[in-house]
Amino acid sequence: MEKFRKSERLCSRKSIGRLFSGGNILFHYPFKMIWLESAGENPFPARIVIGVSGKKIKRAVNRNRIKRLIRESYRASKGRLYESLTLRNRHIDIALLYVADNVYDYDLIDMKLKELFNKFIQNDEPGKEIL
RNA sequence: UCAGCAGGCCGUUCCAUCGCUUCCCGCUUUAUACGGGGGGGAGGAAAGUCCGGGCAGCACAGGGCAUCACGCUUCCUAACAGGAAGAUACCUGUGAGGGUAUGGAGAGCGGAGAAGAAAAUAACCGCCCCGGCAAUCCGGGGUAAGGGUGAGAAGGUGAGGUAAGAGCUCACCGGUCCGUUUGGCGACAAACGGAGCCGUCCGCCCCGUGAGCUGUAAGGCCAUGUAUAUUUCGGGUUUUCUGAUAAUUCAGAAAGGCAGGGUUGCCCGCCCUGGUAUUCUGCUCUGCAGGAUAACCGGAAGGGGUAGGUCGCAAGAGGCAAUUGGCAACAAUUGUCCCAGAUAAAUGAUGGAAAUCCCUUUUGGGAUACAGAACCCGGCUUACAGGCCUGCUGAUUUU
RNA sequence: UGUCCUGUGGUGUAAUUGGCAACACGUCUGACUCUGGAUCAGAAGAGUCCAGGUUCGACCCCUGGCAGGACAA
Repeated sequence: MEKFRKSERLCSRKSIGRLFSGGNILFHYPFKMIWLESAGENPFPARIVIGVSGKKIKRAVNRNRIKRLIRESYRASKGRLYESLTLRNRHIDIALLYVADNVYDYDLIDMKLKELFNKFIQNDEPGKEIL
């Protein structure tokens, strides 16, 4: 259950380009989430790409650390998101960008990410039929 | 004991649970998909990209000029602007030490703002001589000892000498050059003898050594797709020789011209690639003239698609240990080990111990630097909590 | 990841074989005007991104940092 496989990550250059050019944006500090409905050929309901700006976080050490923290937190808390998506048989691509310009610790990032996903699920449910 | 100098080294460790990446096994399985088991998984600077190589592609007969880099000596090294051991001069620290410079030219040419008389054929003030009857003064000449300017002013001190002075002469001192001897592989050092030869800095200049260009997004293969689409304009189409043949034909070779490219920049020269074909008309028909159209080359106009996989790519100027040679950098021999390989990019999270340091105070609380591989090595430079080892210096105390 | 370039008042630019850091706009003060603009007169504002070195002397030359930017799928 708490695995994080390659097919759960978004690796295609084309898909990422499509995502950034026409994705829906959901903002919850310190994250910016861009998501888009996808074809749905892979076995997992979501594919994710994590980004940290080199403009905001100068040192590569800190950038790597933030990415690892986000990935770890995502791995732990993606269950609820998957549940909500599989219930309605949807597949999405997600880009998760870190927009703060200082480093936070694991507890805060974990909490904020959970809040973000709750927000996403709540926003998604009533608008389901329209989409 | 305190303060410091030089050189070298380390730069957190262990356990549990859950993950990521890569390789192996092939237990399960149609299947190396998913499970399962096992091994490996950031640094001394991985950084800056400042030098030098390896490797790859392209290019390459050669010559001249220019450009750039380096520049005391000997050695080390694959190589270097790196390193080791030394030489000379200057600066700096009480000291252990530290820092900087050093190819050649006694040549020649150019420059040195402002200031100053003058920045190198030196006369502003001063000093001395002569002339203007005399005189504060004016004119001519001599003089580099004194003054002031400047970063720098024609070696320094003393004596002789002189109208006044001056290496003009002499003694001593400093430097330079020449010669000889000794020591050293050498840079150079020391000693002796000789020459009145004597301002500083920079550039041009001369000599030696080195430098082809581009970088793994190099480059190779596979897959997909395809535009060498198409339109238009311009260039372009020779000669000689040899053999065969009925031949104006065919085959081969050479040269020239044309187009493009290369040779780091320029010139000469050279090299590479392409094509050098077909046909019509006229005439004087082994030939000449004119035209047309291809191949090919160049300019302009002119849509889209793919952007994946794999090799390169992890056994190397490799690490570790011992011995030997060397003052050392380093080298040789033997033994032993296999030690990251991602690609929207792995090396992480949580909890608990330990170690070191700090604050408080006996309950504890906090901190652990600088920083993240991207083709690979050798250096340099920069950042860095804390700690260890070796040698040495200064101060104080005790014996 | 690789290859390059730039850094001067608040802003945009000069400074040429190394020799007093200049100009325009802007800012401030005064004059003119009923007031503002325009105009005129005057003033302030930098020590050249930072740290060393060469030199008598450095924006300029050399070395090392820092910051910003460009190009190469």
